[in-house]
Amino acid sequence: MSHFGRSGPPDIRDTYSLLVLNITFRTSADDLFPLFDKYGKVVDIFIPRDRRTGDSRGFAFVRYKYADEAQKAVDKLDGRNVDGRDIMVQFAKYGPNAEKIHKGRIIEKNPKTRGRSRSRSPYSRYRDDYRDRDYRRSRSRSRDRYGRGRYRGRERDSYHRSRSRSLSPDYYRGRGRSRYKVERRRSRSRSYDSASPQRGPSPRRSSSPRMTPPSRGHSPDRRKHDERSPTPASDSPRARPVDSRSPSLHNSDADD
DNA sequence: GTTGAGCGTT
Repeated sequence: MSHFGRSGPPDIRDTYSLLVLNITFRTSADDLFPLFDKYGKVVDIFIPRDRRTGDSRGFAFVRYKYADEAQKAVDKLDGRNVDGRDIMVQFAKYGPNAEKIHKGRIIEKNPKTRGRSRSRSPYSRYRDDYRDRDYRRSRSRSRDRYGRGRYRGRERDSYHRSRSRSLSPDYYRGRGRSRYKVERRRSRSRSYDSASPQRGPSPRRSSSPRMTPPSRGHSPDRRKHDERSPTPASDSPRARPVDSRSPSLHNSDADD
């Protein structure tokens, strides 16, 4: 009971991993467990989610203890309607470390870090994965939603959006962890409410959303006068900005 | 509140 979504994989010595695709973004491991456990001994279920938003990516990894059971689950649960959508169950092709996997079972060591995994620390690996995996794909969200024809020009408008990426206020929408343990099954029903959606991070001082004001008529060297600094924050010590909110970063579901 | 190709966890 030391690692439940906090440490790496428990044990994948002789376990077979199944990849479940096409699942809904609201489907959790708890919903897939009774489905996969009926066809075999499910060791563990893992659903990768985004680091920034925390939402499920739409696929899960079901780890079986035997291959015959996994194969049966693939044949039975493959195409099954879950949560209103048909899922696709298939054997995992790559392992957590990008190892070669055959029928969900690891048959080869790390092909990529073959001979160099000794110099690299286990922690450095995650750092590379983040910008090589998460930041690479644009999350199918803002793809067709916003007309892309607007950017048909050049990267000219690309550097304009150097603005700080808006971080979603709701990091974790109160959704349970994507990790499910058979032994850890609790009778308590998952409560989606009581998440205190304290949304409203809009500060009082609304800075100009437009970084390129049409003040083109003004010359940049005109500020030679006693013009006030563009940074009123440090201008008047009296008007102190009250942006130092309580940095309460308590994780409610950390010890749960 | 939205989305939908794919391969994973401190």
